[in-house]
Amino acid sequence: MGLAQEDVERLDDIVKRARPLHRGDSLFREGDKFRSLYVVKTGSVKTFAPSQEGGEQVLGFHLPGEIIGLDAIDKDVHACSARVLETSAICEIPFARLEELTANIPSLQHQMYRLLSKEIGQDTDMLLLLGKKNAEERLAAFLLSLSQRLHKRGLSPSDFYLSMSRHEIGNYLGLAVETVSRLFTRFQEDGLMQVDRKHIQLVDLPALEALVKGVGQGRDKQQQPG
Amino acid sequence: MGLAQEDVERLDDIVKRARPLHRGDSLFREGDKFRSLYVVKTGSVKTFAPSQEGGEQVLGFHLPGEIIGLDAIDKDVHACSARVLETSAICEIPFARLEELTANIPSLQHQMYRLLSKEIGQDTDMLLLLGKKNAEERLAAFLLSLSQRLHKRGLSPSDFYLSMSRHEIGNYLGLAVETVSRLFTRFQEDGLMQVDRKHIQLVDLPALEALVKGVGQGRDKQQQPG
DNA sequence: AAGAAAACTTGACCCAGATCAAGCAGTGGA
DNA sequence: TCCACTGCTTGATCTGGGTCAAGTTTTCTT
Repeated sequence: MGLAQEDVERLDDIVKRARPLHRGDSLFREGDKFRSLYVVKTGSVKTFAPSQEGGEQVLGFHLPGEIIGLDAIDKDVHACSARVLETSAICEIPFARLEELTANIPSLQHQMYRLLSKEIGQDTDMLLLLGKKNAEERLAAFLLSLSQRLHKRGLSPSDFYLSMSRHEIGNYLGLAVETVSRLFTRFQEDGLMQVDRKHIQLVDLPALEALVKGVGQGRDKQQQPG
Repeated sequence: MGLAQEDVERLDDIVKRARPLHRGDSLFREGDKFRSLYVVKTGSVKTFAPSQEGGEQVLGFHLPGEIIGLDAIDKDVHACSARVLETSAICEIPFARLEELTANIPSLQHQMYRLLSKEIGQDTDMLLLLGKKNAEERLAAFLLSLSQRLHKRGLSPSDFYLSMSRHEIGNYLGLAVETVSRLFTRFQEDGLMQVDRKHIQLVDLPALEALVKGVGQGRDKQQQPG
């Protein structure tokens, strides 16, 4: 990503290599002091925050190549918890050391800014999803997001396992479990995908994309004043 | 914010001083090349992105002291537009020059990381809002957010003008205009606030806080597996 | 100052999706 | 192998808030 070989090595030096973690293991919990960022090498992780009265809000699912913990830099405390969804390899990057490094390597500093900025952009996409899309569009967007992120890592974009439960998907998308379940059934009936337990095959990617774009139209045609 | 006097001056040097902008003026539009961050000195700004078919999603309202444009660092292009809601003074900070500066001033680099991280945290809060809260809770949260942010700047936390329309509020919160209007009426009837056109007085802040916390309870009592 | 347009409010009705309920199917422990 | 538990599916019903409609007030234009 635009770093000199020597710089890559320096970065590599501070990364704590991954030991394997298992389903249910925590990377950190809400309230923990912030020390490190985490990068998923293999497997998957969910982040979540408590909502009112014992419930939780799933904030994200993190796949290989993705980074966790950026939101904690500000307060120096984790505001959410991170839990491993399946056997996973996770690298730990002590933030203090990373910060020293970026101060000395401008291109690495730039990458850090981009990384943080990208995270903001992704959250923005999610706001749009939750603010304007119906159940069908949300689930289609979710599936395509997984598809694209896996593909980016050289994995199949149309054939994969869901490491998270229907409940967690619903929670993440602001939908009831039942709605998620019904939509899986419907998407399958409509020939968009094949579902076998947690094994997913996206049969008609273009149709899913059309769904997300709101070919089954959304609300809000607001124009703004001069 | 933890910078030496000399460093503050250096930062000050690169900031382009604010000329006054008026309602409807654009800071930047979706698709514009990213050059600068913007800081609201006085007034207010909304950011918004197009959603499907001509509609828009309001992404945020930006009050004095707040920064705009952080999401564009990644792609080097603005993914949303920013429009001034009322006569406002806005400072422009050329990002390239800021980046040079942060490379030489570690404490400033740290502040930048914090700033970006904070933005992520705020988006997270918004996800929670849209994913888990009902109309009443959303509007209460919105009002309290304005209240707190104004208070932080030394303005009244309980008496202020809304520079955005009901429509924009609804759009931002994922609600119909009619719902926003009805809730303003109801909140007033319930003695939580006084509404006179765009002039708002929050009469019972504790009650509003109770509302947000979901004393009128929310869903989702999910527990996770081991 | 008059007319037009935009913003807001209020009421009536409707529906997507939540909730409630029941049964089924994997999964894991002993 | 059996039992218990958790996760998933499907059906029936309910409801918060969206949509439609109509009227009112405020704010721009000229």
